Amino acid sequence: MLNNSHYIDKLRSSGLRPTKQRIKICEILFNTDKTFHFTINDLVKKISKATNDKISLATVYNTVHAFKKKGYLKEIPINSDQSYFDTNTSHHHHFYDENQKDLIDIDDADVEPVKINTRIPGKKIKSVEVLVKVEDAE
Amino acid sequence: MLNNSHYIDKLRSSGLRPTKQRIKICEILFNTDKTFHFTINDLVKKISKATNDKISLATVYNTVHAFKKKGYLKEIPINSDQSYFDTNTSHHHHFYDENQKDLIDIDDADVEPVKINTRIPGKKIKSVEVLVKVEDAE
DNA sequence: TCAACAGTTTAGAACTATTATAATGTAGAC
DNA sequence: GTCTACATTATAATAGTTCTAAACTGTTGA
Ligand SMILES: [Mn+2]
Ligand SMILES: [Mn+2]
Ligand SMILES: [Zn+2]
Ligand SMILES: [Zn+2]
Repeated sequence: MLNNSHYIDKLRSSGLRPTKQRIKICEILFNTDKTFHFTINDLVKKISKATNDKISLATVYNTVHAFKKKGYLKEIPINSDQSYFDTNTSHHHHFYDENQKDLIDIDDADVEPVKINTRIPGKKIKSVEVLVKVEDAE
Repeated sequence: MLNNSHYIDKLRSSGLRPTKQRIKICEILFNTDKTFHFTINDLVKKISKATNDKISLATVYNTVHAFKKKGYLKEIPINSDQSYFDTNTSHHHHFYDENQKDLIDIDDADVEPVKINTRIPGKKIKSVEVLVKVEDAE
């Protein structure tokens, strides 16, 4: 309960009540200078390491979905058995290491603008995302 | 059983026994000039329209996985709650229509080469795939 | 030709990520 | 403090997928 007033304001101004569960999850997700990728399961583990008060699985799901809806998290389409989430909500791209099964950010500035010479009538582009699959060089 | 000898050869030369279930699934997946995207559920429906002999769900899964392993199908990471497969195994990209929840191919020739100005030491690039999310233009 | 065997199919059970339910708890407004 | 809408929770339900183990079948080679 130190500099949590920031999260409390953030939550309240989003129309989300600043409950102790949501504040704790904010601390875990956003109290770091580095962004990261996680599954719900990863997050559950981080929570149980960080606190003695249990947060129910349903609340973890609810909170992640609420944060995604508010734009504080992005969902990454990588794997169909489990959802991956990203605390980096800026427009960026990814390496996917197929050996380590690990996602690594590529800054948008490190990808030259992607030119697509075809359109779909009546549709507008919402985002352009590049996924670079990599593997161990032998 | 007309020009199925092609599939029989293909299967046999891949080390897969040409069973009637596999041949039927080949007909549905590859007996078309157009490639397409499908879920397991889509395929199960196509099968029950195409034949009176049931193919068990386990066989549909087994077959799709076998074909993917042999490179006859690609799996597309559109993080839905189910896996999408693609009969187009060439290197290409996708539009994803968020309103229709529909995948549309982008020919590799319609995407200018993607330049990525960063690398991961010790890793080599396996593929570069672009996903363009689109929505209804208002 | 046909027995033997490995590969394949199958129904159903098991598994796992996720969502729904509905009762209890709590934040914020008045 | 009271009220109410929002939130949390344990648990059940759901749905896609994988596993199991028994029955079946394509292929081999004696
Ligand atoms: Mn290209
Ligand atoms: Mn699932
Ligand atoms: Zn990222
Ligand atoms: Zn495709």
